[in-house]
Amino acid sequence: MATPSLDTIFAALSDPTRRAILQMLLEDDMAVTDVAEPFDISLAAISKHLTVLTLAGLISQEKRGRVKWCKLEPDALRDASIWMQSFGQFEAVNLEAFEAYLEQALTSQGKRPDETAGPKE
Amino acid sequence: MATPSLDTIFAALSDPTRRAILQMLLEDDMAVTDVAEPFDISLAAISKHLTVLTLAGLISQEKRGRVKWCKLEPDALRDASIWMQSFGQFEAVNLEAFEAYLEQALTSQGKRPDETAGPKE
DNA sequence: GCCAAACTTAACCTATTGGTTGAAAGTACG
DNA sequence: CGTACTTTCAACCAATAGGTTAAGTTTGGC
Repeated sequence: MATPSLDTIFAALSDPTRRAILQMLLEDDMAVTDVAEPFDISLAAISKHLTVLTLAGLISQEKRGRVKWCKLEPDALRDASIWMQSFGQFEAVNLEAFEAYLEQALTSQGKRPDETAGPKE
Repeated sequence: MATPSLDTIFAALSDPTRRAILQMLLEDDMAVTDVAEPFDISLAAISKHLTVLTLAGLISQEKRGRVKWCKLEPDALRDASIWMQSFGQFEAVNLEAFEAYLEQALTSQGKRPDETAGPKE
């Protein structure tokens, strides 16, 4: 498939249901029915959302037997993020935050190295 | 204003005209008419796009005299990026860049980084 | 072979989006 | 003061989005 446009990716991300689905798929691959379970909308609606996510390249779907498995595909997400990082100021802000984190991590390192060694998961 | 939702931010980013406007505002603050100049659509349409960007918190607008100046506001963008970073694989990629920056920033700053202090997981 | 399970498709509905044009509002200036 | 400039508002339009229900299509299993 041609790599999806930023238009498509951002549009896909703009819906809370779809973002929630992506979060769920972080944990594990899921069947369509299982994806739909926590939501209050019809299976057909979920099926549409999954199509949107697939067209955006954010997930892939593979049919095994009568079950269609959905899998997270983080590449598209990375494309979107790269676009964001093309913003100078934003990058600056980001790096500032980094520095702040860094400084704090370094200072407190003398005291409690283990607790401050990295970002929380 | 209440901090705009991810819905609003991503929806704002999903339009190519609006992303182009953001790119332009990276260079400098601009008046509405000047923002509109390179585009092939009506001024009213641009005005609407600017409203969308403002509601998303991606830009701010300040009126001085009869000119309304548009200014990039990268905070909302950062929110969106933070959401993205909650995605495991993607985070890994990003943290690599973090580490690289960190190392370079510290060395050029004259600080003494302890090489083991970087975020790593 | 038949029924149920797992999805998708089709037809439909309403609200929103992105665009238009034309008029209005506020402001600078000769 | 009047006029031109900058921007928004209002009314409108076509297309899309997100949802519905009902019917259709594969596939697995008794």
